[in-house]
Amino acid sequence: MQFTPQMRLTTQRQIILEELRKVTSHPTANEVYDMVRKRLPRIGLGTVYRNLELMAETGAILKLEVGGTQKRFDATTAPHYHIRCISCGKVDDIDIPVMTDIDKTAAEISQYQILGHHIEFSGVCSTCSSSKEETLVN
Amino acid sequence: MQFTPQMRLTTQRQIILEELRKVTSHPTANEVYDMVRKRLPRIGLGTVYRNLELMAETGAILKLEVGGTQKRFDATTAPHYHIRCISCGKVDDIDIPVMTDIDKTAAEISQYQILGHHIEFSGVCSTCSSSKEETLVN
DNA sequence: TTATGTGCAAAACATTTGCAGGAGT
DNA sequence: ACTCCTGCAAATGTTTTGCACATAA
Repeated sequence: MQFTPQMRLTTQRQIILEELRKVTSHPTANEVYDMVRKRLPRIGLGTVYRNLELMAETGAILKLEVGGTQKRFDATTAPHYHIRCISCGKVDDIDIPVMTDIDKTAAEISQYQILGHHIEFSGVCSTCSSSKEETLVN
Repeated sequence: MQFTPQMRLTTQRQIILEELRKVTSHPTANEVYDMVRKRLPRIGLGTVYRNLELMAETGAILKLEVGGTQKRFDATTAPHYHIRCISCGKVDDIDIPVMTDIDKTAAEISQYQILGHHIEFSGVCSTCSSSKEETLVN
């Protein structure tokens, strides 16, 4: 990420970004906190929130406002869509081509100045659907 | 909405649904609470949450898990997409044809059992963009 | 050196829940 | 009557914030 003149390259910031880049699981702030804490045991949860927010603002990472109670974070900033398991809450990427054209369509029919769009599929992941079968059998 | 045998037709339930049907603004639970309270001043916020949740489960209304900190509710249950103003948080319907086919595509390429999808556009509403112009002028 | 960042703890918000009394069927 | 539901208040979970100290530049 590029650090603006007044934005300092701190250890906390580097490690948060490094840890987020290691995973593809779209962790919540708390999950990032747990990951980072293994390397920086004294880091505060507030610092994690502040930095994730800051990086999302500068565009270094993505803040995912998907369903569920917690926001999630993604180091992959190229546009892509997501799928969320309604049973366990897990969020995965889904490899469907991004529709660049629908933003133009939206701009034509709406009063809004369009900035973009996001698609969230919902479903049941394979882990959850197999554990459901077990429950039915038992 | 249809009430199941064990689900009672209470005054609170009726009025919450009536009030939600009066608006197209996708109110938050708190906004519904304020609307309903004008007719039922002693209703509790917990009752509003419980009933909105229940109606969303039975499919009588939609619970919108859009961006922002609060969930929103919609009495229009036919599939449709939304647009959210990143400045004021307002959520409007956007009249773009629902893509029924992409659920099939998603089912083919993913391990998930697909239940559906939702598209959320983000942008700046006309009110917010005109107030921004004023700020620039002043 | 000095503005920016951090750790800690408290506060703020949104939502859920336990329980005693109330109401629909 | 017998459940289910409600109001109230307390609890919970997530995110934000104030402040004194630390640290990058």
